[in-house]
Amino acid sequence: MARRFAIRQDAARNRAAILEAATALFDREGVEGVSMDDIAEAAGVGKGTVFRRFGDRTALIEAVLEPRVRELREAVETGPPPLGPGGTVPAYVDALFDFVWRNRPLIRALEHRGPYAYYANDASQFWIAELARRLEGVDTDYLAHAVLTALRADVIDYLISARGMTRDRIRAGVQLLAAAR
Amino acid sequence: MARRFAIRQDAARNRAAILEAATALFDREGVEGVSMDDIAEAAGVGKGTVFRRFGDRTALIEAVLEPRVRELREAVETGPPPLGPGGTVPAYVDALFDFVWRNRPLIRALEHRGPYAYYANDASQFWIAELARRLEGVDTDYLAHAVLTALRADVIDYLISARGMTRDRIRAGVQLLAAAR
DNA sequence: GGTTAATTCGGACCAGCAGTCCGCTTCACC
DNA sequence: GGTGAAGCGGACTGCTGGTCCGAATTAACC
Repeated sequence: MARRFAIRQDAARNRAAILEAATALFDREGVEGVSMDDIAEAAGVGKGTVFRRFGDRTALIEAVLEPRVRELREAVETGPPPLGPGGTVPAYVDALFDFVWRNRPLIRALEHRGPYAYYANDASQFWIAELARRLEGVDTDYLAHAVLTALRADVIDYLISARGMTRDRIRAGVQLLAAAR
Repeated sequence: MARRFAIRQDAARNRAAILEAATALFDREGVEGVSMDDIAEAAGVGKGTVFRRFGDRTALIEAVLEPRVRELREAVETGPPPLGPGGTVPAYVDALFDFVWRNRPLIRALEHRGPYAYYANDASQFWIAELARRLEGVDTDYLAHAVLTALRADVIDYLISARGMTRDRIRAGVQLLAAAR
């Protein structure tokens, strides 16, 4: 009977290979254009392994996004103001906007999965809670949700590509919402 | 060579049967729980007929929703104030909220299809344009989109069922957004 | 009523994909 | 090395939206 505390080397190697392949493929072909088979093949691994390592497609997408989430989250939790603790609302909202902007494809894919995929997400929970904490007004909890909703990647994409709005215009609009009271 | 201007009787009959079956099934089983085969069977019709009559699933869902859309749209376009022309913003926003509230399942299903299904929709275009017309402030066009986004059925469902907010609280929150400037 | 061509019907069929299953292989601890 | 837990891979399943085409129906015209 062997108790194991370390992850097996092959498992770790495969996990990294899958993550790397998925990141590259998502970036190159767009998230929706890449199937789990594609990823398995690109990683030189069986499909079963992909599911064993990550559980399901949603979790894999989240795993690809995770490093970028963590970066922002650390800046917000322990960085210097105006983004860190005690920082201003506009700085925080802008940072969230830029985060969504940079990661639109992955976030959109996430939004598209499961009923409440966009909010249920750990990261989103954190963004919302922190936003509610910083906001002022009548119902900051509702307002925080509304602002995060306005920051949905599909919304931003739509305003840009179908309505011809500029990035800065949307940014300003979101700031306006965050200042509602 | 026979030129035909009238819709064939059987076609019209089948169309009605499909619409009726779909409405009932969506209502009873939830939209996502009903496949096109289910609908065809319930309507006593082949699947090919369903697709011939409606094109695709999205169009069928829209067709089921259409009568309810038209009702509100007529009230807004030609009814008496405060909902009709020249009416107030709060009345209009409340009416939209109630519309979404009553038709959450169908609207959610629509939101879930295609990239911009929620906005691309004829009805939504109208709601947004009309809202932008009635609003006041810096960027009424952006704000109108933001308010409609806050009225997404999945958002409202989430706030209710996962965050325990009440219907009235959300309603008040949306009104707050609409008053931002 | 009969003819005829356009229209419609229906359900077998197809394609694509997330996720499962299980016999076989590999790892790592003793 | 021996051993058994952990991992592997890829064939397989289940489900669904959408297509296809030979057969059946309809209605304009005679």
